[in-house]
Amino acid sequence: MDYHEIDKKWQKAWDDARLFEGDVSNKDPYLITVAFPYVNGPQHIGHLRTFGIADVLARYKRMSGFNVLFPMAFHATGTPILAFAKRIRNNDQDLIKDLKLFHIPDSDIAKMTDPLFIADYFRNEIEKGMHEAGYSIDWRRKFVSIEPFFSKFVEWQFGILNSRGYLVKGKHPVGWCPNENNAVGMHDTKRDVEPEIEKVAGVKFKVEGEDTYFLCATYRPETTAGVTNLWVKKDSRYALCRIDGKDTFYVAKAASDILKYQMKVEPIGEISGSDLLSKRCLNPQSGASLPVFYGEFVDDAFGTGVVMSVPAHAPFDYAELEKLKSQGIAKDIKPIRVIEIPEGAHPEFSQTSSMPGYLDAPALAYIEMFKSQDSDDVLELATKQQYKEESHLGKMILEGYAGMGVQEAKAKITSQMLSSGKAMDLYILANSPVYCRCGYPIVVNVVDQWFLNYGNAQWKKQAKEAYSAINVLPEKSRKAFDSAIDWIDLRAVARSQGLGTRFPLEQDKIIESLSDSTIYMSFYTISNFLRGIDVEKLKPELFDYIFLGKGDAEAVSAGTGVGYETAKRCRESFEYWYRNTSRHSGPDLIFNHLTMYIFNHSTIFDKKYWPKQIVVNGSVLSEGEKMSKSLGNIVPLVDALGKYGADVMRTMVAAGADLFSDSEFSDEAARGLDERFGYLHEVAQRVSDSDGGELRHIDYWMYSRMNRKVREVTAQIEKLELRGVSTAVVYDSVLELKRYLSRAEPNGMVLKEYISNVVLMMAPMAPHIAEELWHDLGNENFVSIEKWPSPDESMISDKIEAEEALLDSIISDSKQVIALMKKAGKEPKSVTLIVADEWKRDLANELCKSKSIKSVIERLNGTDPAIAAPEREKAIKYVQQLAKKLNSMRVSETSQEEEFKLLEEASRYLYESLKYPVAIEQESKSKSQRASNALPQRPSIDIHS
RNA sequence: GCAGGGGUGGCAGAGCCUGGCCAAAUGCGACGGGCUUAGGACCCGCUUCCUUUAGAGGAUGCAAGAGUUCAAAUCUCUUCCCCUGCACCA
Repeated sequence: MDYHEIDKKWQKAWDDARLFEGDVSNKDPYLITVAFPYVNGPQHIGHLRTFGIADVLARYKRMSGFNVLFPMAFHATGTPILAFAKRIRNNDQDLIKDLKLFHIPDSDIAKMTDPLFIADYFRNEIEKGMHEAGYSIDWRRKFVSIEPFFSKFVEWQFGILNSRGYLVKGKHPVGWCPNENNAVGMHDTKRDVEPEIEKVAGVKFKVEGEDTYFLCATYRPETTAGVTNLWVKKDSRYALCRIDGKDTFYVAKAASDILKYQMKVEPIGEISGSDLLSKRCLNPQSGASLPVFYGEFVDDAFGTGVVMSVPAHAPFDYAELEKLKSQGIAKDIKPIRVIEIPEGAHPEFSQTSSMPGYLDAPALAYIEMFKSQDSDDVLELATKQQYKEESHLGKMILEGYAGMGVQEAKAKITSQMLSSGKAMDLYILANSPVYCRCGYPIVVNVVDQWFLNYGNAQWKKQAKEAYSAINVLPEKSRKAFDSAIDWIDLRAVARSQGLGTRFPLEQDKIIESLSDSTIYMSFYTISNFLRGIDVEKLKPELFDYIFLGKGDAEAVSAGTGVGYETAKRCRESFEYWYRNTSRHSGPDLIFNHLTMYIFNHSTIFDKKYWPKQIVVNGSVLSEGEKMSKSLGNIVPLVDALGKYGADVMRTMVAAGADLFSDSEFSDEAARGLDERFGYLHEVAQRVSDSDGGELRHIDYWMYSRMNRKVREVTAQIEKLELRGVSTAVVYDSVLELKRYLSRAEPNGMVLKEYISNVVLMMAPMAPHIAEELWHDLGNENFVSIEKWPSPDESMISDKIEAEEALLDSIISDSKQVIALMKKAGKEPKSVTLIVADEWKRDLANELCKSKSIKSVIERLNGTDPAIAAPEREKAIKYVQQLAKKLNSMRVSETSQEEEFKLLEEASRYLYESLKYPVAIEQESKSKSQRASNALPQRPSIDIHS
């Protein structure tokens, strides 16, 4: 098959027939929307999973009688496109190399210093790719999220959110580039590192004899009472500074340069590390007087550059003190335990409490433990291990907190120290250093920010109500939403940079790009009507009318200048399509976009228009790995289409795995699909309209399989279990056809009906090939809008299928016996199959129903005619023989006569499969020695040599 | 750490909700055979171990362990391991 020719041919035919343009009608609506693609890069096949699955649903629903609308738009707001343009301006070779991988010509790359060019370039590229993939999209409604008429819509949305009181102002820590003066997220860092911001406690240690403090950043404020000394860095400069206009502190100079972004830091003086050694300070918890030492491990640019020393609970501190002691310094320092791991609580250190002078799970022991691992980071590992175990298993032994779990104590002690002024909140960049793309190390900045308050109780309640009515596919992702709705809280909503809509409450800010796209799906219902209208006319009252039903078309038309007809049509279109919606996206969007989608819909729209269904799907793997530039395993969409054609690629991507799982993209899988499609094509071309005459057993089998398949596939596709659909439609059908064609001369009618149903069911996944086969079968209309088949339940027969399976087991058993004979040097000449007598069936079925050997034998001994057998002795022996199989036995619905007829009818098939003449006999009439071995559903096999 | 999803034969991947036709579908791979000039095409067989020269029987087995049950890949509990997300970023 020439896939490319077929793809092109049908895509053109669909376009010419305007098959996928959805307009208001009297049929039931079905609006399918996917997370719109971001136009900051070329398309690879990984992008197509969500789109492909949505398209399968769109096509299926269309065939099921719905009026389907599958629109598409493009996302371009935010910073990525600006960053992209900047990298091109800086002649970033990594990026340029990636673009060449996608066959983008140098002349186009050169123009990509312009963000708008980038957006338009990739919008075009993506649109073209989707078209070539055969997605049934109504392209009349497309738009880009940076277009002015869309901004008007977003402004209207934020007006509503503001009127609800959901926009609030507050402070928030963000990753920050001091060089560019801008917030920095993962996409703005070198090697795409996410800046990990952590809140830690800044504990204040009063300097003796001075009105000033040491400030120590710590993850473990609960061990403050165990602090024996402080550490500072040798040869480092320390600053004395006033923080937030209040107390003065000693912190490292380097640290103060970082801290100044999150708090007000006024330098007062400078001092060297060595000058600090002469000072002593007070433990804020115990009041003990503490010395200050040099610590080799101290990093003066991390935290505050002053570190508190807890040798009982921190291996670094312990090891450092041991070192000092060996030099005759710090001789008096003794570790102070505040936590212990109760005896027996620890699987390995059950004896720890007896270890000399130390904590229950001593630092020393951990250091020893990791020494043997030949690691450079012995102390690092030991620290993590001890922290983990103490926070899990440890109990406080500190006065006032004795017996309390460490995590609980940490929370209590922290809040108590904060409220009593013994500590303050600090943020640190846990994975520092992280570098901005510009090359500067990132710091933490606490900025004033506008937030959307998803933590608002009223709003949360409403979102939960909306969510409870949403059908989530797959079912197992439902729980994730429950936690997401509970968890989502303040969300920063405006940025100082980026493309997009200006934030109404602060005009120099841009609305953040996830926040501007929470209800845009509703915009599809009207985008085609609004295009071309002067944006100044798109006033809030217009949207109030369209989306909220406020006022009437006449007044709105008069007030805005938008035509009466247009306004009215928009309102109708929205009301119609938004009754029934399905939203599609990847699992990474559950915790942001999809949850925000639910929140925004619940507060803005009438209940009637709340979301009806959300579908979450996995991604696409290549060579077992997620597609990634660094792995070099990206398959550009154009390459995939060129190599495999649209349908193989579609089927592989959409149906290669179950909904939630990742699907594997491989040549191997492609070849498999290609072979099956080819086979189906071949068979379809051979089908004739000839009347095959009377239906035989194998024809009924084919009908049974076909109708069962229709029933199962319909159930599966409703739940979007596309893996099962493709297996049943593509793979199993081929197996069944092969069997049918080898079993007997095909009946033309049966074959045609079977293939037709297969083609109908493959149409959503492989629409081009389906159209081609559909026309091969003599049809003139589009399969894309043909009616989805429904099963004829009366044709589904377990009995007939079991009987056909019987033939196969007879063949396989016979082959086995023949092989054994040959091995023994005997040459088989013919095969006799002996069908068990009726009384054996009766007894077996009786046994099956009663599940009791005893009662059946009792009845045999009686005079119950229903289970009468010719010879009682033989019958009892037979029953006893069946005893072992009792649990796995099924009631046999096939009579002796039917079984006999089945074998007779299939004798040609049996002969062809076995290559020996086959005779069929009945047990009672057989002279064979083996006749009595016959069981129901298991004829005795007698092979003559 | 918290939250969510997982762990099945050489690999991929069904089965698990609703326990028993499950030594576990299907595909790929490996191996043996047939067809053939040849085969990446097609057909047949085989792919845990042991026993057995008539289609068989037995043992072990679905991350590990324990439990419920006449019966567990499937239900319950514990442990271990893997993946994803944890925010201002699309």
